[in-house]
Amino acid sequence: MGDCQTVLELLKHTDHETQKRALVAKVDGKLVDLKGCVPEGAPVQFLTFDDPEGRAVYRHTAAHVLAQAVKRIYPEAKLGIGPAIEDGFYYDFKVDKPFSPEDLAAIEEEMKRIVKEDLPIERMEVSREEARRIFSQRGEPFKLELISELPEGEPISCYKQGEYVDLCVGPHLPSTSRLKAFKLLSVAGAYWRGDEKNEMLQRIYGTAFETQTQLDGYLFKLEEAKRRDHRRLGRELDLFSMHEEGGPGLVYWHPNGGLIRQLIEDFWRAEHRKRGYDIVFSPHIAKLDLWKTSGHWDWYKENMYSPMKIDEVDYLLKPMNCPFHILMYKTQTRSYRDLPMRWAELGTVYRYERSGVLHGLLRVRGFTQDDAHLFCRPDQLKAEIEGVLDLADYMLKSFGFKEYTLMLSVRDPMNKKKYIGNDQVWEMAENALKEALQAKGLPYVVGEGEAKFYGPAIDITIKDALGRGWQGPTIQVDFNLPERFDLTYMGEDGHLHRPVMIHRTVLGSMERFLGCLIEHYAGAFPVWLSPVQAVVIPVADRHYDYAEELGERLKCAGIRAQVDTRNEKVSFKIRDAEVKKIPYMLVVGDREMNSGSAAVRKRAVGDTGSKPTDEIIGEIKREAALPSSH
RNA sequence: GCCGGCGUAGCUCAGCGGUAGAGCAGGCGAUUCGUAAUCGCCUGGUCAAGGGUUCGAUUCCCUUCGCCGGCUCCA
Repeated sequence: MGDCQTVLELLKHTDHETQKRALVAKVDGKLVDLKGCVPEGAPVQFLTFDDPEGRAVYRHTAAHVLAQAVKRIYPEAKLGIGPAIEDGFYYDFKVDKPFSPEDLAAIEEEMKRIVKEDLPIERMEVSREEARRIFSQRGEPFKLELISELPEGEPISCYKQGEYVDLCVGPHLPSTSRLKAFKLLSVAGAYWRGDEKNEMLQRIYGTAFETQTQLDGYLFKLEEAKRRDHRRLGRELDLFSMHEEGGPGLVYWHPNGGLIRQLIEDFWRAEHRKRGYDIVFSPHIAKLDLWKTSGHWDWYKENMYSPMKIDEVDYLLKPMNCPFHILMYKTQTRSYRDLPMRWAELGTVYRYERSGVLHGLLRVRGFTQDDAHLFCRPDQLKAEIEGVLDLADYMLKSFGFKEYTLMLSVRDPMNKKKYIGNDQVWEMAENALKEALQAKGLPYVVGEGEAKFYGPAIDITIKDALGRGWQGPTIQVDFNLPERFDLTYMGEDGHLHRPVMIHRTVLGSMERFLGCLIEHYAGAFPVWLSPVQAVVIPVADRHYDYAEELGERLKCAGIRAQVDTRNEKVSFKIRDAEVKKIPYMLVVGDREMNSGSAAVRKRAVGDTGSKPTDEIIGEIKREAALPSSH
């Protein structure tokens, strides 16, 4: 170190704004503390809270301050890890008694004290032995475990603020006083290193922002998100329910939700027929032996319900549809000319999900997959995958999901025992998916250990109101089940060949998709999906006949309309329709009755004035068209 | 499944050792009204279930079930 130039010195030559807001620097592409060194002539970039990396450093320091506060109040607490995450940070602790929400308030107070103390944050680079000495002296077993796994030969960095020292690569803010606005949000149990075989630590979640205004804005956003929660909207809009008496994770679709689901399914079916799919139906149960052949009994048992005896034979409720489609495939000798065959089914499956993971419609035990199995020749595989990617993209965009993330889910290289089939077949399948992604130029991440037991997949994640990701569409390439069921087709060469299977969904499941859709639209569905598209609101009862007549005309034109003849004021009915998120409110009084018109009020927009009824019907019909015709 | 929190009327919630209360919703009546809540009356609860402590439990303790936030796991 010694004679090097520090980032802080360089910072002095910048403008006031940068000096005030810089949190960390990027030197030669590497993040460096403001107190760190800059080699002669190296390019330096100052990062603020506006940069994702700057934000992460800020919140990482907040996590350290949290840990320091916890150690002050609970000296016997053992430190786990404490990174910055999207929208905040957390820190894991081993404590004798879990933290209560009241404890959080006290910890937050202590954090404020630490900020006020303006403790300088210092980086120390130490040898492995020195690091061991520091953390065994401080009684931090988890830190020692981490040290023992750090690569040999490289210096180990620690950060120190006041009496607190943490093992950390950094970088960090120069002083605790740089933290301005933060809040602890929740406590939760979390397994050490994310492994349920390890002991459970207590995790404190928090968030931090550059200003109190930003923090308040974020907290407000969280509140807003709660208002879009599909569980709440599902009840308010009378879409669905779930029942303690009926069992957890099982959904009951009410008329409104049922209608939306049916509209989506109709749209889905029509689009599949257009794209060369055939629609099939299969049963809900099958003999245990079938599930042994498919491999489910051995590889998927934890997710399946116990057998039921029928005439002394064991049957299982289906967790997947694939074996059924395979049986149908085998009813004829297939020719290479028949392929590809694309068989789609809205197939209802039942899976055992551990009780703690259930979540409204987004994680349930009985659900309907918009499933399909494509049987094709190996030379058709790539084109078929691309076709499915196109369809998935089209479906998601049709419902307004513009952003989603793609993951190439492959085997866990450390644990190949979890999957059926040999390496060669898996490589072929993975490559086919990878090539299709590359041909489409789609960005993706690789998820090791995310593959299904019978094959790798491209998994598409859509988000709920709180930004939590849920796996929706999935495209899986499978060489294994065709092998296990000895599927064949007669080739051009007169010999039997093995087809390849693609398992896929393009929405995911009706339950999960609708759950996300409700939150996506905050319950205000586009006109084509609104259970009630227009409500006619007569001003007084002398307008009832005219209102009923208008209602009939709307219905004849194929518009889902209601007439609100309740003995209430206009403003009451308007409010009611707005709360129910009905897109069109047609107010009719003397003026409208005498001119054959209605006053059009649009949801969330307000009164748009009177128009002749023919014009109104045309407008609503145009807006109610399916997404495919836009 | 694990950690923590919660469970009172259909919904949102108050109450808390002496056997329950509000608003909304629902029913009845009045009001005939012009763009987000007209007024009045009424109905509605084995306080999640089971067990324990107590003279007495919705309230305290235990168990079970369910829900919520995470972890782990997946459409």
